[in-house]
Amino acid sequence: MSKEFRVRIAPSPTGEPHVGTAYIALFNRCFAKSRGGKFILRIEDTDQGRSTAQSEQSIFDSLNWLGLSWDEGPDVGGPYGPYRQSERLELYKKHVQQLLDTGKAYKCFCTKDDLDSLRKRQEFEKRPAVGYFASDSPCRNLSESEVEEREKRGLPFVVRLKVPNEDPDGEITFFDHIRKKDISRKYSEIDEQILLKSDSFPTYHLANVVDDHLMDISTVVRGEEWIVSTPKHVLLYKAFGWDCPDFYHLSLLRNPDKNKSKISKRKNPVSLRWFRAAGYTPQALLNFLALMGYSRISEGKTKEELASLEMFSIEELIKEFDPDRISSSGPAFDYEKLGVINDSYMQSMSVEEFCRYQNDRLVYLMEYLGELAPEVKNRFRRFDREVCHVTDFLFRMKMNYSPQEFSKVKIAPKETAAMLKTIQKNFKDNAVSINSVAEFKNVIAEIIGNNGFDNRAAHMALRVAMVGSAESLPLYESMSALGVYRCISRIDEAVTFLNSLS
RNA sequence: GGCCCCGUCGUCUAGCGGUUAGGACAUCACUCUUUCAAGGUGGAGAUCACGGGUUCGAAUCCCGUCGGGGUCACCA
Repeated sequence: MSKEFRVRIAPSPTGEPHVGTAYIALFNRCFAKSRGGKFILRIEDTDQGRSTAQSEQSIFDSLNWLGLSWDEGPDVGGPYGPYRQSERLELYKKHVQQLLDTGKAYKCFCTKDDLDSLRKRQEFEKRPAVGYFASDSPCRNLSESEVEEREKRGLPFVVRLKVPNEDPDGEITFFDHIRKKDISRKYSEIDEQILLKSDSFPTYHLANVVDDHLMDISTVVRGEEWIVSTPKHVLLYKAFGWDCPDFYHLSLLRNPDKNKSKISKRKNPVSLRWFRAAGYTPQALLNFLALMGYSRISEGKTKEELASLEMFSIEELIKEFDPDRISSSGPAFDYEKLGVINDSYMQSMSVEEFCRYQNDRLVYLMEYLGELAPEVKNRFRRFDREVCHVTDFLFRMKMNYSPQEFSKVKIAPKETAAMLKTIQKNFKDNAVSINSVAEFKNVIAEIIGNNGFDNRAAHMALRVAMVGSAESLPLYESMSALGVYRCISRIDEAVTFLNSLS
């Protein structure tokens, strides 16, 4: 039988739809379409605690907004369904049993405490690596009767994959098509991965391998963060006696700061909903994302050709897509260049297209704003400006502070800066719990009380720091819409500005 | 820290043994425009992370060092 070219993306429905998901989806889709293959969407909702239906829906919505549609998936169906892992539990159980029967996996009865003390011991012995290795496993060689006895007592267990341990120097190798080289890892450095959790849900590793095989995935295009666990996956394919797909590990999008860490919401907006509400067009975002990992520039082009080579549609990309041209170094996400590309797409629109686009965008923006939407609407006349002007603070990456606005705090810039610093420290200490309008209100009141700040000055300082203006939407709501991490970095920006006023 | 990956202008990149190291964004200057953008022209900006090799010749191949990132969960 001839092998069909099939790729997939497998996001997990937790939290906001991530720009990284779109990045991976883009390359998967281009790859598939350029080969006349299929692009599949599979929902990896094996984390019972964190997966939500709402998050799943916003993955669908965001990807559809971008035009990154899929040929098979939970919503559109397909011949390899179901496409939601929570609906495939029986399949995983069956396959785990197969591994158990063939001695490739075993039941492990170690408790959380056992694992903790194992790690402590490894740290105490100054072992180079900590983890549940074959040599550390008390459960690996349990006799059949011992296992039976424990099960009878109702002890909870997980199922772990056996890593070959006969040859101390043995290693496993796979070929990475982005880096165009073999990547190897020693067996002795691979821990015995949990396949089935004690809630009898599969882990990512098991579900992913089983599904990729069952869904006939020929090519895996995913993020670089999976490179280290790929040997485990290869081991699993081998344990089942299956062929491995081809692996393409895309390098990760990075924060544009000097360290270039993996792009994260702690430092920058990453939600696709944010980009949409901010007024980036799908074509611009896609074009920009493609540029991050793919270059069409090559030798022998004329000057005219070179000038327009960075502006292209996904259709054009598909037409000439060459996976060998995907770059292997981690690109910094340049919000400024995104803006420039977006401008350029705006200019190429007709007036009619522009109106249609902005109308849709306004509707979406209000939905995105949620409880803030009525406030925005109410201020429309008072501000006598565009609605978007009032919400601009949410979408700008760099503030444009003015001394006049900060003068309305009515205390010296230095004092204002110190006050903001204090507030910021409290935000940092409690970041995870500050996630609602009410929380912002409580925390700010508490800080003001504890430090004896002037109530009015503190609020005005925060308002100007957050929005750049003494006139704004309600403060707590604005801060909540911004999210605590962006509030924190905005205070940094404000403090820098205030200190520059001598 | 162990292991893995990556390393060309500030940023995204071209380059695959011989180039004045090319382009794009940002930046600067000039220009066009009744203004502001856009457009046009030009400039500056990279000892190709560093140190050793191999070679007549290295950004390109090899080794080492350094730097950055990723990963070490009953999360994906």
